Amino acid sequence: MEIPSKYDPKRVEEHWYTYWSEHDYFSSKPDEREPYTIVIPPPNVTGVLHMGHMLNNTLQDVLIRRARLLGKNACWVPGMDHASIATEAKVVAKLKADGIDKSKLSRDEFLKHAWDWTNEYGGVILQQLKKLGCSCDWDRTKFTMDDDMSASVIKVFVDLYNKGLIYRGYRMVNWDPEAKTTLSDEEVIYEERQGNLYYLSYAIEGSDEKVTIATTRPETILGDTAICINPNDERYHHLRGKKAIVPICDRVIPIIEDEYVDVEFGTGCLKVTPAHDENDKNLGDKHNLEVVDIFNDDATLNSYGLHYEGKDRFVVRKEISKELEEKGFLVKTEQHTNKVGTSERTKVVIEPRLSDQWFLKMENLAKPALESVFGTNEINFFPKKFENTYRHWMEGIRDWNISRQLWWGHQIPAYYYGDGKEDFVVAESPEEALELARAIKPNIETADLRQDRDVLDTWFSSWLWPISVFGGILDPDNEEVNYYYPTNDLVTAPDIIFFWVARMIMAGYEYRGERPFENVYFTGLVRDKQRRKMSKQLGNSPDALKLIEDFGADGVRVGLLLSSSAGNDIMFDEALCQQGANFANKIWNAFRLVKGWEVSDIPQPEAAEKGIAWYKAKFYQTLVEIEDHFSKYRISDALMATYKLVWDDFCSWLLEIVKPEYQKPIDQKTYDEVLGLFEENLKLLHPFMPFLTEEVWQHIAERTPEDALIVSQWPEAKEVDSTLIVDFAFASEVISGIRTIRKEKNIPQKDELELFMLNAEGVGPQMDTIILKLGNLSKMETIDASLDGALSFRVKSNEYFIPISGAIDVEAEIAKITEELNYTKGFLKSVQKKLSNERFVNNAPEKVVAMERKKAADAEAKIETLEKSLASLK
RNA sequence: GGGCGCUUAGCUCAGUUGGUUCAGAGCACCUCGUUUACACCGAGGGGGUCGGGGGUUCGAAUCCCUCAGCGCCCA
Repeated sequence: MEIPSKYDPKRVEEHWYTYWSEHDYFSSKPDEREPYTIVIPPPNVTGVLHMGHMLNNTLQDVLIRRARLLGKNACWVPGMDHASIATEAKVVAKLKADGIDKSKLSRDEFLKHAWDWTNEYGGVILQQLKKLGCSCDWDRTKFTMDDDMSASVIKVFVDLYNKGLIYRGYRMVNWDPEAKTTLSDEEVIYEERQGNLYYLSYAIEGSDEKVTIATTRPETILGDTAICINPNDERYHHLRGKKAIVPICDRVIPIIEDEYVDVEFGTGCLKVTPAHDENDKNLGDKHNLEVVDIFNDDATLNSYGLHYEGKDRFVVRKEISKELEEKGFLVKTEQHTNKVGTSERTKVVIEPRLSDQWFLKMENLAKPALESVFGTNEINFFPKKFENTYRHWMEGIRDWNISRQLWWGHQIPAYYYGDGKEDFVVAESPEEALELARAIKPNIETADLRQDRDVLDTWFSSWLWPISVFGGILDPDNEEVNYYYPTNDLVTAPDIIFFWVARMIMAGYEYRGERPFENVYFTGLVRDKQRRKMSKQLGNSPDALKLIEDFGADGVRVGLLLSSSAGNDIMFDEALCQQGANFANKIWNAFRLVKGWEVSDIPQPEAAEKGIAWYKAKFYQTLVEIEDHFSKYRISDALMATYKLVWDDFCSWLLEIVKPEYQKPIDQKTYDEVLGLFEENLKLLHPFMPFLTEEVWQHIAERTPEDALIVSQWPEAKEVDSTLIVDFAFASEVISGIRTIRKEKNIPQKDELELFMLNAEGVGPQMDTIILKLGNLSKMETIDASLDGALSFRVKSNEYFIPISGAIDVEAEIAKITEELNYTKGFLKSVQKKLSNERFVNNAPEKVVAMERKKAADAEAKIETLEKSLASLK
């Protein structure tokens, strides 16, 4: 069979993915083996595969495939998140495009549309992950809105409520006027915006006096209920106890005093709008101020906005500043930069707003979660620096606003039996709610109960993810959760450390009394070459599927991993994928070479035997390095070590050593051993490049399904004969020396050379056959004195001579040797200086001093060699 | 404003307890090569006073101080 010289990923990837799926290699059931579990960070149901997903899921697949090869019961649970805001926004937009207005629909009608949408468009991303090679247990695919997942969420809500941890509060929340819902603090992104600082003049009641305040939001003056001055600010003492008149609406408001006011900012005089600013709200509470909310829920002005009613806040800002100017209230405006909160989802400016919301008390939940990372070290973060971020947030944790004014999500299981704010019961079902309500109001009927309209924050379901995917909330003692929980590794991005990671840890301790995972690996953000974050707006994010198309899934996986040390952002460059694809091709061709050999019953050449012995040592030495990298989650280093092992050591050295002469056969023993080593290489490569390796593996031999690479065994560490490695390293320097001379003198590789050696190092002949072969030498001899009329090079204090026909350029040789001599002398001098320093000799550890002495001796020996050579040339 | 972190070759980054593995890797670059696996290749090569300054030490990329620049998180 003719094997093509180019590896073609398209031809093999789908084939092997189907093969793996059909043979159930991805599926996991509890058994006697040690479990290794990862739960996927569930992508949004609306999601489409982007670079971040590719990186994140490649890492998880590497870990899970390695665990599988290590003989563990590897279980990777996939799933999706219902993503209330994002999905609802998409559905609303889709309906709008179809000419349907959400506000005209009933809740049930809307939800039907949302489910239709989910069923039709949702979950594309899971199909895309298959293209990347992700070996998830697809039978376990979960969705946060599945019946059992929803039941888990409701059960937890009721439980936390009954524990007194959930309460209703009238609080200042972050209001997204576009999505018409609240956001948690974590969903608000602060951005610097250029704006104006408006200086407005307020009249003082019953006098001609005026007071000037500065504000960035002139439209909110209609909600002003006080002016505040600092009691220590003598400039305003004359205003004490007086009242001011708000321009335009002519409301009379008190002038209060509080040290909160920053004397330096603006005029040192603050307008207080308790309904629209958190700090003002605090002031208002302290001074019992009236609260005047001037906005509708879409941030247009309500009736308090007077003639601005119905207009948007930003329109009003422009218009009212004009009106204020015309009426003489505007003293001046200044340019001013301030931080404005925006919605993570809709990008609109957040409006601080007072409203009734549900909150979860966090203080006690946070304690064990903090302890697990800083006290007991039950949970480790990689890289460690994120532990600080985590601690900061956990120590200053605020109660979690868990209600959202949306329809798509888990509806809050609170049922109102009366009109009062507190006239509700909390229960898992309407039936239970009725029972509870009847204990208060005996005659009430189901129809009288009204469920809270809000849904829960999306994260209120995903914080249970590692437990709920195994049914551990509804049935806490089931076999699955007992077996798979706690999970092993979590791979996620640092931007959801608070949203998700911290909360999962809290839920883990609250509901299992145990950590949800042992290690958290934080990936970096994928950026472009110019360090810009990849985003749709910039259009700088490559099409993930196109990349797979162009470079193959293996190539893309390698490309992404090569540049992704843990926690560092990745400067993505397609060239990396090209490198990955090149590597795949290299392996493919190495396989073609080996497979193309004709085997014959001939004795094994010594070079091959030595080469194989050396490669085995190198392999197992590298294996230790690779294990070490994995243990520290240095995945890109593990890959690089594997890359160099395969490309440099296996392909460039070993295969060249064992390669038979042109059109000559290879001996059986070498052939078998090389193929065996090839297979060991494939195992190390498999987690990174699953498709290519399985393809080659299956080409090497006929395999039964049980013998597929994906379920083979990871190599076990073995004792390494390190002298082989040292000897080979020396030999490879000799070979390099020969190659350099060939290059300098333009001697083709096919011309044989002779090599003579002054063996000052006393190097043994172990690797001589390898030197003979790779140097293409006709002979190699040890001599006692320098050889005249030959080119020379040195390795340590050994000197090598190659006689060549034709004249030697003596001057050039002298110059070369003199340069080496000068360098070595300088080196010796610096070492001697160190050694003659008494304080060094007395203070440094003996080992270090001994090393320096050895350096000096080596240098002296080399100088002697060089001087002799020089003398013989002159 | 508070906290954390970063600055090493053209680029992306390693460099664990200060001491022959300490100035490294990959890519890129340069030179040569139509050698019988692979030009998606091979062989060879150049390139950094480890951000600046100061200090501790026999010895500093590594520890301390300081300045500059950059990034992230929080308010």
